[in-house]
Amino acid sequence: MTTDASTRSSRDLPHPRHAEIRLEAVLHALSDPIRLQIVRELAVGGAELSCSHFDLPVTKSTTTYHFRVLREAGVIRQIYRGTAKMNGLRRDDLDDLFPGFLDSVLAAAARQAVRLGE
Amino acid sequence: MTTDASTRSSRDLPHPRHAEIRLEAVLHALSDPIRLQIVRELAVGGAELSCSHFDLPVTKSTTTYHFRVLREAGVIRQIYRGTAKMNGLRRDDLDDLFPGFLDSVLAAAARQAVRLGE
DNA sequence: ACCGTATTACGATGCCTATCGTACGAGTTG
DNA sequence: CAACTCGTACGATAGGCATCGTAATACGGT
Repeated sequence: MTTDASTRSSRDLPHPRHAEIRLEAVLHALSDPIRLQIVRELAVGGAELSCSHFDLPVTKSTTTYHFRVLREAGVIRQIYRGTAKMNGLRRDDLDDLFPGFLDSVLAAAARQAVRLGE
Repeated sequence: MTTDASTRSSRDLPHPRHAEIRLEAVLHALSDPIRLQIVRELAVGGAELSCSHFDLPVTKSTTTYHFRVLREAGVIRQIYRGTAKMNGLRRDDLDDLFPGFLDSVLAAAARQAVRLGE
């Protein structure tokens, strides 16, 4: 039989559930400079931002890849809203699983940015 | 009976200086399950432990490799003491550079270990 | 001086990752 | 519908990483 295309639209994105988020995967996701920068920007104001809002030194393909790594690690949540795809931090899940972790990473990144000359 | 501490032999191990420690490198170092476990054991009691004290599911060669990654990221300090090489967390440096970060990682790892059934 | 223990260094290997280009799909707007 | 925008999927690739085995090094005790 043909595959049922109606059950799984190409537009819904698989996220790990709360209990499936692994610390090692989160650490790995944050260890890339570009991804860390994305997370830092998402943390400002806690707003949801579209992918195109970010000005990253890589192509669109690579940007998509980095957002996917963050999503599959459980760091961000991605949903389609019309033509744009909005990205938001999964702060609630992360704070529940790893209390204080995200804030300390963000603080450490901010500190280091200052230390290394913005 | 040559326990001369001032001898600068080929056994000197290069450590990054305080100001050279980078958050991304620390995150990457901690993102490997084996290395995270090493750090967790080192954190217990803050003791210095020899490499051979650890019972890891890899060979000696690979163990050496992981310890080197941790040292070069600035997470641990390694010094020779006779025939053994002792390993200790660089807690002072890490706490100064990234306040609260190490503790939150350790707490998150402990929490996850419990959550996943030790 | 030799032997045993602890650890490293080197070379090889296969997997993982970050990167790109191009072609395509889903919406919005003319 | 057609064009345009935003983002995805797929394939390719170069470099990095975790892993191993073996040979070598350093130290302490016999």
